[in-house]
Amino acid sequence: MTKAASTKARLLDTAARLFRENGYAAVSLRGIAAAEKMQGGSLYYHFKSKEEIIADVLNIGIEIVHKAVVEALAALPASASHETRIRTAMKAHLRALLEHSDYTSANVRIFGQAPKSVQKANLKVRRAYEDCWSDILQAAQKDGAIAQNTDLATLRLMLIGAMNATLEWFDPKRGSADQLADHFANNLLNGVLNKSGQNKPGKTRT
Amino acid sequence: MTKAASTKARLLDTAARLFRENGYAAVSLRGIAAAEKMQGGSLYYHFKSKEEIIADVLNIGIEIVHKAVVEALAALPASASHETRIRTAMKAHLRALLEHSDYTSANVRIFGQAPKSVQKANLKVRRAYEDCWSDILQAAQKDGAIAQNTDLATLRLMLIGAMNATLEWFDPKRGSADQLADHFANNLLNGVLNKSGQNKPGKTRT
DNA sequence: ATTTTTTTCTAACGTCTGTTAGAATTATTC
DNA sequence: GAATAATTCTAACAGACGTTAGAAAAAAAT
Repeated sequence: MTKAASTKARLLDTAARLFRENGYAAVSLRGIAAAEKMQGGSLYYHFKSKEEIIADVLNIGIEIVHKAVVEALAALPASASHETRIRTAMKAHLRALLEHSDYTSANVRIFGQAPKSVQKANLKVRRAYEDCWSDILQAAQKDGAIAQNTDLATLRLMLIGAMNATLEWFDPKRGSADQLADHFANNLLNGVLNKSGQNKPGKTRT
Repeated sequence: MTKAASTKARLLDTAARLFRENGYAAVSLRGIAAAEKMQGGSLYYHFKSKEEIIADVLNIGIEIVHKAVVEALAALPASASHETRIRTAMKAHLRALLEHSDYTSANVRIFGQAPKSVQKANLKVRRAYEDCWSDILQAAQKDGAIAQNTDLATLRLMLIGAMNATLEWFDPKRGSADQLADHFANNLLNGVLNKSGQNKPGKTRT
């Protein structure tokens, strides 16, 4: 690895971390540079613009989580049930988001704040990842594991939305990403209504 | 209503709308003022600072959705099931977020980007709304409508997180907030797994 | 219609941002 | 070790921001 490549990677890592920690507006070029003991103008040797840095962070963020999900699924036996596949994908997503990848976290945190042109440039990799999920859910519905009348686009958005929202409140001291994925999967896959335990208000079930 | 009160309300409405549409960083005092055919410095007659404007928008945003949920529940008959109460609350939340309140939308969109001191000032009303949901879910679990082993804090965060994430992609041309609430409620309350339809991958259910 | 009060405008300030071009320094090559 | 290339520093720019104080205009009161 050349010095330039090494420096560029360091700068991107730092940018991802700062964006994750502080959000979009609070991270300046001077801030990223300072965290690496450099001056703001130096970043222009490595990147064309601030937008290029942001675009890179956003793209890498999706690629990392996509790869994590694909690899987790590939490691499953061919006989794995659709439920297992969904659970596995959820675990992989939440691990990437909450435990392993500043880039993925940064993407979730700042995508909606990035300039429109940068958002647009991120759409291709986003769509690929969305398709990955759609494939998982469609296969399950095709085989009857998910009811035919369930709208899969809505389900996917609900699922990803709920998982990404965890970034705002997840606390590793209160449990791991895996445990959280289990809770979420149980709630969403099995439903939270206790069909046999349904009582009228005011009645305590013994 | 005095002129000052009227102008202040107009400015807040405009601020909420601009924050909702454009996010935090892209909305300046000069921008809010210009939308009302005024100059940026004039806003200091009505507000102490930009932070005060943001704080007001955030607080009103939560108060509106909280009120909507409470009123929708109050309009239910006392005999309404827990499922109905949860569904009703979800509908009210999504209506406020997606159809009625720029303030609520703005809160969801910019809360995470606001200065820490402003976020902190919003916590009281946020906690009150969270407690409202916790009450709904706790009552359901107490009566057995929700299984005892379901972690209600996680469920609440999952539910609110999923609903708030809809702000990024909801399109009224593809269905109403009520329809979306139905989809979400069905998915979460009943679960998406087809228990009797579970098959191995590769098998088509007839 | 005049006076008083309210409301808005305006010029300016200090600070911060992304960016540029060339100088200075560091690293690499011979 | 000298020459060359790579990398970073630096001063500066233009622009944007939130904010302030006092002037000007508008509205309200008499």
